[in-house]
Amino acid sequence: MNPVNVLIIDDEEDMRNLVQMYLENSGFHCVHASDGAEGLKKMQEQDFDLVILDIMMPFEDGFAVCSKIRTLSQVPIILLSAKGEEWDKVRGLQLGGDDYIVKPFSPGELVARIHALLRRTSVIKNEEDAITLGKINIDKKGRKVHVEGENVPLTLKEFELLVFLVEHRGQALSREQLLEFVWGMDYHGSLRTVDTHIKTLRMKLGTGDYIQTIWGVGYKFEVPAT
Amino acid sequence: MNPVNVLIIDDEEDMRNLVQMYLENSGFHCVHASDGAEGLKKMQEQDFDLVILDIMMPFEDGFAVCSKIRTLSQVPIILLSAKGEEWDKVRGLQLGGDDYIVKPFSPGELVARIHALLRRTSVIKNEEDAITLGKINIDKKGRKVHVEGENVPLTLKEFELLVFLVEHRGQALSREQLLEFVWGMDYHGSLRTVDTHIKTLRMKLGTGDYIQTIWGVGYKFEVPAT
DNA sequence: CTAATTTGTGATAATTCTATGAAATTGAAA
DNA sequence: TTTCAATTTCATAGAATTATCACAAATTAG
Repeated sequence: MNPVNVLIIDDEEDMRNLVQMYLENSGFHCVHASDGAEGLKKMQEQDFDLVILDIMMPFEDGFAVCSKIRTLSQVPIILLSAKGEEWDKVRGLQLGGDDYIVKPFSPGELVARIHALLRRTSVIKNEEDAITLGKINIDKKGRKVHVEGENVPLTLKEFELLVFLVEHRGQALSREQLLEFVWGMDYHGSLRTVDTHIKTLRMKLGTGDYIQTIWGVGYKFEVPAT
Repeated sequence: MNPVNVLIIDDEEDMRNLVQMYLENSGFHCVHASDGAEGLKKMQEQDFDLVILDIMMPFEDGFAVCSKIRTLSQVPIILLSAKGEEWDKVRGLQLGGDDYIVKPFSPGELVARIHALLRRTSVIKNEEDAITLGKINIDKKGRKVHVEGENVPLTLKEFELLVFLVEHRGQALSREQLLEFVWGMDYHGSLRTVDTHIKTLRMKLGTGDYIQTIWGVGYKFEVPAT
């Protein structure tokens, strides 16, 4: 899963940081620009999946920047403005803005709009919240796992390990890989730790042989042939 | 899950059949109309979850039909057009269309847009005034909560926290998320604050175990299985 | 078959996280 | 300003989770 790159163009540093904080919490990667010229320069250096553009800026306003961006790229643009007038909205959309948010906005609204826009422009890969594999059902948002309809409580690490295995099902994963991705790259504990958690996972998932040992390599999740 | 009913209004029979084929493959149920008048008639006979409306039609164009539908209902509308001009897009959206697809479109795009739109509008529909979950009844407009018919006075933060949890029921929410969305994006207080309010909420909601602790993650609202 | 290597297991120590009550602070109403 | 409820912070006990170790079991190679 590659990150979604967002370019934030706003003259106010506080607003840039605020937006960045929200987006990064939602898994986006952000780059700043304090005016249109800088923004356009960054766009030539790097590809972005989304631009968030303030309308009210000194020197060159957002409408002008929006038009210029459109001559370069079809990247989705979200316009920010303190003005709520319909006139501005229409003008922004006519100039190629894809959506329009009026300040002050809630973090939820911003993120929801971004997701909707990316979905519309089909940048984002539709990540599933729930998945069923054999007798196992995993609800990622709800952090619940059911086996044959029965709720099976998993601890934090067990759940994360299972999700990682499932998201890479069919692949043999080394203990080092599992430690790196599930525990974190800064973790340098014993490889035995993985074994222990695999053990309890196997136990909790019941008979089904979902997690296979690849001798000398590591582990692999696979739905056994019926 | 009851089927999603879609009304397709298009003068070209081929296009109606094509769209129908796409949608029925994705589990939607379709009804046809060949012009605006017929479409409006069908809407009076039956409730639809979505309308797909062609803009280019003889007699009465899609914009006119869109406006008329809006006088009847807030049903989500997707506009279809062969014209890609921005002007149309803006006009359609102003007239109450919820999304806009330019022909020719791929089946995948159509279905993805429909799903996105239904998701978006169900969020809006979600802003109901009152909701009952288990023994709990929440009156958002009146800012009142009843448990087993008994009025339970909640303070401001308690109420907002409960509403947010309820609107995201089934999802594990981190303390950071709760602080951001309930307390506001500029709030940077202690995470323990959340714990405290969860505690009083649990106490006031009585036995029922609605708010679960997701160890290492945060909290989750869920109506316990009976 | 035997030795070498890798993996599984259970117990326990160490760590991390949460619940809780009380104190401190804030804020709104009187 | 005073008062009082609401909100936030803080400290800590206790609960839950996790890491590690030692050894048993299993697998592979020679």
